[in-house]
Amino acid sequence: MGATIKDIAELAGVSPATVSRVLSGQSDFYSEKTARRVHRAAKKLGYQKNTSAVELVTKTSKTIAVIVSSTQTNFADQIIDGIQEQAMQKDLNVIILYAGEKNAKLQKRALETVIERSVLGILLVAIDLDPSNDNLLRSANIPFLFLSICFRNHRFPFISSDDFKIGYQATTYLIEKGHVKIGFAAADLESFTGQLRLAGYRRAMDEYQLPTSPDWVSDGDFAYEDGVLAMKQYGEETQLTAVIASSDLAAIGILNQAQAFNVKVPNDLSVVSIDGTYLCNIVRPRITSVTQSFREMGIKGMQTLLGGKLDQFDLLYTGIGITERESAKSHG
Amino acid sequence: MGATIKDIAELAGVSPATVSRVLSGQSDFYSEKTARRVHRAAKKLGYQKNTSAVELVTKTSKTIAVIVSSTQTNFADQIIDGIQEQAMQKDLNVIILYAGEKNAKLQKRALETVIERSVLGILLVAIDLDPSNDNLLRSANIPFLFLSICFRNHRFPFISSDDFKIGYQATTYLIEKGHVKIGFAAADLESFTGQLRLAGYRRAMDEYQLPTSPDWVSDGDFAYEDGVLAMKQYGEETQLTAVIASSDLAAIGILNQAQAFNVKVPNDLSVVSIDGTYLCNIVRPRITSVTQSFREMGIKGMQTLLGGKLDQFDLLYTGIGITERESAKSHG
DNA sequence: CTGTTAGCGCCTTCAA
DNA sequence: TTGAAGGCGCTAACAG
Repeated sequence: MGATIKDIAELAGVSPATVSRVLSGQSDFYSEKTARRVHRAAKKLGYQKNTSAVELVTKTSKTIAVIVSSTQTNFADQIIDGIQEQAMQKDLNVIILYAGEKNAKLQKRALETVIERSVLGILLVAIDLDPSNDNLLRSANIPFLFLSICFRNHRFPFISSDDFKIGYQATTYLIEKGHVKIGFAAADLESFTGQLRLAGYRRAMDEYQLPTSPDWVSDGDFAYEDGVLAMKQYGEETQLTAVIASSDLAAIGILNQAQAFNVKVPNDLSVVSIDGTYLCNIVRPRITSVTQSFREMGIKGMQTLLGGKLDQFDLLYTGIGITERESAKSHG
Repeated sequence: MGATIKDIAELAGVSPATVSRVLSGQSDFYSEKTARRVHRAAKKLGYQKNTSAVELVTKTSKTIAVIVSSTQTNFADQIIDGIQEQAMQKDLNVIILYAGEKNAKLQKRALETVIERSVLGILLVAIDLDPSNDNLLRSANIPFLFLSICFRNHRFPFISSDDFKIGYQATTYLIEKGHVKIGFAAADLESFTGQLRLAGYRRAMDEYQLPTSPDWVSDGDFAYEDGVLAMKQYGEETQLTAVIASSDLAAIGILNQAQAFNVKVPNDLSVVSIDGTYLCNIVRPRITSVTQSFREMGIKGMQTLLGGKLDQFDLLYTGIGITERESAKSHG
C-alpha cells in the first residue's frame, strides 16, 4: 500500500524512530531541521499513518464509539451533535454504529466491533441493552456510559433526563392550566422510562387529588402510529381535555387523528409532547413540549466518559423545561 | 488487557499458530478435537480478537465506512438502512462518520480517519466534497462511491436519482394537472443537483410552451426556512398556482407560510415536494412528492462498491416516482 | 537530539 | 494436522 515511516526515514536520511517522533509530534525530541525534512518527505510520499500499527503498540485509540438504537430515533441527532462538538475540542474521532431496535444480536455485533477495535470509550444512545450482552460490555474494560435511558438499581451508569420529573412536570403544567381529565399516551409501559414518566403523571394527579382512569393511559412505543392509536382509543367524544404524548411524533399522531375526528387542538383538546425536537415547530398547531436537553446530554456524556470515575458514578440528570407553543391552552 | 492467542495456546496445549487457524475458521487445517479445545479455552479467557493486529498483518478490514454530510439530512437514514442490510448479509461492519455541511476541514478529518484505518470501502452520502480533498480520497487506494449526489464530468463515481428527471417530472405532473404558473423553490442553485433540477423544470415548461419568470425561481438550501422564505418571496397574492419544493422540509415551510398568508393548499396553491420521506405523511395536508428510492440507493451503493470496477463505472440512477397525496390538485 | 533494539498480537510461509 | 519463525508498521525504552 502506501509509504511507511521506513520509506520516509530513508528519503529523509534519518532513522524510523526519528520519523515516528516527528510525526507523532513529540516535540522537544527533535530539531526543527529534521522535522522539516521529515515532513517534506512524508508529504512527498503521500504518507498516511497506519492506525492499526499505532493502536497495536500503544494500546489506545483516539476514537470514541457511539452506538445508537436505530435510525429512527429523531432526537439522537442532537445528542450526537453534542458528542461531536466535544470530540472536536478534544481532538478525538467518533464513529457511529447502529444497533437496531431491541435486537440483541445487532447489539452484540456492534459491541464486538468496537471492543475489538479497543476504542477509547463507548457511548450508548437510547440503547436498552439486552441482558445477554451485559457481560460483554462489562468485561471489555472500556469506559462506557448510557445516554438518554435510565436503569434500575445502578445496572449501568447513565445520563438522561429525569423521566419521573418529565411526567410530573407535563402533568402539573396541564393541571395548572385548569385541566382535570388528562390522558397519558403512547409510552412504552414495559420500559423503565415509560414507567417513570407514568409514575410522575400519577404523582401529579394524586397531589392535586385528581381521579384517573386506566382508560386514559395508552400503551405504545413512542411512535407516530401509537399516537394515532391512542387518539382512536380515546375516541371522537373523549372526555379528556388534555393529553400527554410520549414523543413529538406520537403527539403528531394525536394531532392528526384528532383532526380526523374533528376534535380541535387546542380548543377541544390540549396536547403536550415530550422531547421538543424541531418537529414541534414545523407542524400546525405547533406543539407545546417538555423539552429535553439532548445536546447537553451529548456534551455531558463525553465529559463524564472521559473524566473517568465511571464506577463511582452517581446519577446525572440533564435539564428539562416546558416550551409553550400553541397545542395546549387553558381549560375552563 | 484481554487474553491473546498465546494465552489460549498455552491453556489449550497447542501452538499459537493453531489457535489462529481455528479462530479464523480456516477449516481443513485442524482437527475437530483441537478446535473444541481451542474454543473452550478462548471462551474461558473471554478472548476478544485484536482487530488492530489482524488488520496490520492482513492489510484488509471487514468494515466499510459511511461518511454523511450532517445530522440534518433526514433522508440519509433510509440510505443507511439499505447499506446496513447489505452489510449484514455480507457479514461486514459499518461505521458512520459525520462530516458537517460544506466543511472542508471536517471532511478531511473524516476521510483521514477512515483511510488510516484502511477500511474496505467508503460510501459518501450527500457529501459535496471540497476539491481540496479530492486528492486525499483518490490516492488512498480504497474503493469509494458517492451516494445521492451528482458530479459533472465524471469527477467521481456516484449513484443518485436523475435530478434532471426529478425536476422535469415534478413539473410535467403539475402541468398536466392544468397548472401554468409554477414556482421552483428553495433549491441550492449553486449545487449541481439544484441546477439539474432547475434545468428539468425549464425543459418541461419549454416543451409545453409555458412562459416562466425569474421571480418564480427562489434560491435556498433545501431547508425548512428556505421554504418559508420562498413563499414570502412569492407573496400573499402570488399569481402562482403551484410550487415545486426542493425537499420535504422546504415544502413544509411553504405550507406553513402559505397558511400564515391564508393561502389555502391545495385549493389556492398546489405543492409538490422532492424526496418523499415520512414527513410527507405526517403533515396536513399530506404532501405530494417526487419520491426517491433512498433505501435502494444504499443497497445498490454497497453492491456497486463491493463489486469492484469503480473505475469503469458508468452512471447508475435509482428510480423516482410521483406519490400523490393531498397537497396538489388540478387547476382550472 | 538521534539511532538501535525489541516487541505489540496476529497471520503465514515453511518444515515436520 | 501442527509447530517454529518471521514480519506487518509503529512506538518506546535505552544508549549514545
